[in-house]
Amino acid sequence: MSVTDDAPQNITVRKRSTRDRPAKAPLSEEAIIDAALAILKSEGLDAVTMRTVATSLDTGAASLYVYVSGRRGLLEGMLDRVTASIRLEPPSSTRWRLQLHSLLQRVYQALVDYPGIAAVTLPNSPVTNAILLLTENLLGILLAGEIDPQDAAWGCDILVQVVMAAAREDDVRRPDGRGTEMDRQNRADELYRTFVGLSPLMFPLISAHAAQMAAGTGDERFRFAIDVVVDGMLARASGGEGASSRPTSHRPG
Amino acid sequence: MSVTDDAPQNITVRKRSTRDRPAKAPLSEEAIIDAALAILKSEGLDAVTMRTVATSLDTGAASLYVYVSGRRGLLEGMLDRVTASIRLEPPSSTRWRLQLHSLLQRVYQALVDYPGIAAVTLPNSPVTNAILLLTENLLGILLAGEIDPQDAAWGCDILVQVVMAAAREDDVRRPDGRGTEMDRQNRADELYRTFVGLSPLMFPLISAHAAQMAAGTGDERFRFAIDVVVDGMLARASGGEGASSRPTSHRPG
DNA sequence: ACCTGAACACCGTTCAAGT
DNA sequence: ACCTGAACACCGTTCAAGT
Repeated sequence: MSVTDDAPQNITVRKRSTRDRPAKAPLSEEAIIDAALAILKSEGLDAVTMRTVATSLDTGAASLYVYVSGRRGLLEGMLDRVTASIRLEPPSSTRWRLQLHSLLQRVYQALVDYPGIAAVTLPNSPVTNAILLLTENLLGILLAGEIDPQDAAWGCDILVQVVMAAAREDDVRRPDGRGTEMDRQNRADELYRTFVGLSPLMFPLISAHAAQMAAGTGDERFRFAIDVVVDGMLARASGGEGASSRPTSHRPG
Repeated sequence: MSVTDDAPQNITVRKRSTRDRPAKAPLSEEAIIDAALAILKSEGLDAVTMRTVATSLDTGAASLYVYVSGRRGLLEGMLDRVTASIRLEPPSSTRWRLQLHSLLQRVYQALVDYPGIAAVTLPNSPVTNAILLLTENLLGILLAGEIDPQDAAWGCDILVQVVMAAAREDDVRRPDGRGTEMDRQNRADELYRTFVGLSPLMFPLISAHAAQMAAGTGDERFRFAIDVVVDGMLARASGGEGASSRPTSHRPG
């Protein structure tokens, strides 16, 4: 390598041999994940292949393996990046329920912004920094609500699963990330018709409660799920009659 | 290659024409799903390809397309079959909570018996008969518990999602469907060490509550999630102070 | 020493050419 | 008329051969 080649890129550094192209930014995990997220957003999860990502970076698929461990690792990095983009705010003990809803709403929004990303399941081992920060915030909000620490610890998982399920549900309905209000209404109507049309002999309850089964927007059902989980934990904290016994918290090992 | 090389290895069965073989049962969707489930159980989800399934049925991949709409459709059929195998029992208003736990436990067991099947997400349109029957049973149990009909209707979805999430969690931990108690203990220990080892500055709550975060077996957490959801719905039924308002049930259309 | 073109061992799906 | 071998258009991943 000559001194000239090592010089910073300001002024006109002509690289005659690999000429013309705008200086092709060096590869990095970050650049790869950026490119992959762009493809995910515009073309969907199936379009995110090692080849398409590489091509969009002006290189070959083989070159990606220096920076990511493979397609699996790339998807995990993408999910981590999306998770890291979620705004967190310090828990407030007076507004905690509102904060919980708005935090989970932001998580949901971040996921559906990249249709298909919610289908990525992390192997439990490498808990990423972004997910830990999200969990820390979630745990803080639940504790600010004076929910029992053991319930709060386990509740984080449940709430995350609720959000992931809602996002996945959204993904299968609008695989391209688009979707109108009319689509939603049509779908709800169709679902309702399916339920009322069922044989009352084989499905007495579903057909009798067809309206309730089909009721609500995705958002309403999402909010309901969160409230049910929170109310459930609060009910246990106040030791309601109906509630089953609390699990014993014990140190593993 | 000589003719001898082509002959099967037990004794000398020469494949004269198409006969000799045990009459090759005719293809059907049922037979294809059976074969696919067998491969799923023994080799995992990734091994379920149109080619491997076809080969195990002594035919070519192309022949399967007469009976199933493609790999997607095959997977849906497999999930439906697994769902259909779950034993249902009429709801009892005195034992409803026990029934709920045991029903969901059976759903969970059916799913983890076929590692990977829980990762299959149905496109919402074709609600299968087996899933409708399961939902009918679930709805009946919740109504037997005198849970508000609107809550019960939406609760079915939440509970199904909880089970699916638990089964998926189990799948990523033991991709082959096997797994010992020691594995579980090791994993819990590792998780605990990860949590206590975190910076108390960046993760004050997680590191302070490491024991609770890592506590419990998968089964304990599963039971907890169910109880929380049920307790939440009960709390709303009795109009607890902390509970947020119930959604209004309205007919779509 | 580093990068990558080309190869390998697969996929799901289609369809023309056989029976 | 039906079935299916072979082909098509892809995959993820590896590695020898180039620079």
